[in-house]
Amino acid sequence: MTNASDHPFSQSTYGILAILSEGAKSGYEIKKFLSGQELFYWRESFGNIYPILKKLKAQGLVRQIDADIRKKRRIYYEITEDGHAELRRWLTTPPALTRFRVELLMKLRFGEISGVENMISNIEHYRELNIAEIDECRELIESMKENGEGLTDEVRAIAALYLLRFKQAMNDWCTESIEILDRWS
Amino acid sequence: MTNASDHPFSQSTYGILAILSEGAKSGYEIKKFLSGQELFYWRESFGNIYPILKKLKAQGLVRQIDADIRKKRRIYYEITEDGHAELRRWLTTPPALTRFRVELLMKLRFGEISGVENMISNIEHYRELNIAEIDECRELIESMKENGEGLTDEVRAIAALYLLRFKQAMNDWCTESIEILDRWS
DNA sequence: AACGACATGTAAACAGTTACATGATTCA
DNA sequence: TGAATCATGTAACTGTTTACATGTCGTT
Repeated sequence: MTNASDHPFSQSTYGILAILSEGAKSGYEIKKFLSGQELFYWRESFGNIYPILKKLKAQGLVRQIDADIRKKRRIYYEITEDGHAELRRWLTTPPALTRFRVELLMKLRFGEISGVENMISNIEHYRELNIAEIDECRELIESMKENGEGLTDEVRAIAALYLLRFKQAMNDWCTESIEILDRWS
Repeated sequence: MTNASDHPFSQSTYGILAILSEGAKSGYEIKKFLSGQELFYWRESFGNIYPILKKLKAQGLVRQIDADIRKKRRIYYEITEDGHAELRRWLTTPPALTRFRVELLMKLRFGEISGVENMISNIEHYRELNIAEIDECRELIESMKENGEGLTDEVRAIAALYLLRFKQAMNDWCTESIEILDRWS
């Protein structure tokens, strides 16, 4: 995936910078934060996080703070003024539409080779995975209602709603397309 | 993006193999086919296609046929029996859910820095791009109605429906979330 | 002391795009 | 003959994951 716009760093880099804008964190903590259910739309591996932190530091967008104020042998990074400015530039650039590859559609498109039954079962499998995630998503929304009333909480709810709307649409599509394909088997 | 399952080749490789299963094609023709509106869910660059064709040939999944039966100095490839078997293995493996990174959600989540107005304008920008694509999508569906009644035509329609449902859901979400955020500005 | 969880880091591999180089064909 | 387009190819780069190496800390 390329940049589309003229930002000098990768999306991952900006994501990590954004996380650090809420307070100093170590690489390990960033990873944990991104592994939680809240940021379901943004994952990173250690193998990506640590080099990015290094790069951010080298660029002066982030500064290493003397650790061990808190426990463990962690290396904490905090965002600098330059980092803030760069982050703001990113935040105020509206994202382009990302066009992603849809493996299922490809398998359907050339699926005649393996029969309509297989096409249907592929969709059914997809729907099952999807339904499981809709349930998770409802739980996520439920768990959020218990939280505060700040703007950040509201935005968390908006993200969960995004997932719900997407999953619901996919589920509807599965139902419709299975119905259509059933007439061919 | 990793494989999730135990297929020995990349998704791109299977995609190209699938295209060749409908008849011999050159690299250039594959690219053209993938650039058309029908396969909106699958793009490849030349720099990926040609090396993959080479690899497929080396693996015996594809065979180079003596060209110039048709015009131009094109190199045509056709799928072999082994290629067919490998393709069938791929087609009958239900795809996993792909979790993609959502730049817009990230920008919203950390958007307080740049203000609610900016958050709303990011969503609005996204919605505008989206609406334009919904129109394209309707045209796609319209243009398909003129075509035949075969299973492949039906699948084409199903793919277009996928895009439409997705775009509609995203549009609904945009409306909802702008409404919510308007109360904060 | 030894074990498991915590924490950082890196090398290698993978997937893919961009930009360029090269040559063939067509047509004015 | 020159320009445009057709067609193949590759080198360099970007971004990312996987698998591994290393060391630390807390606990038994």
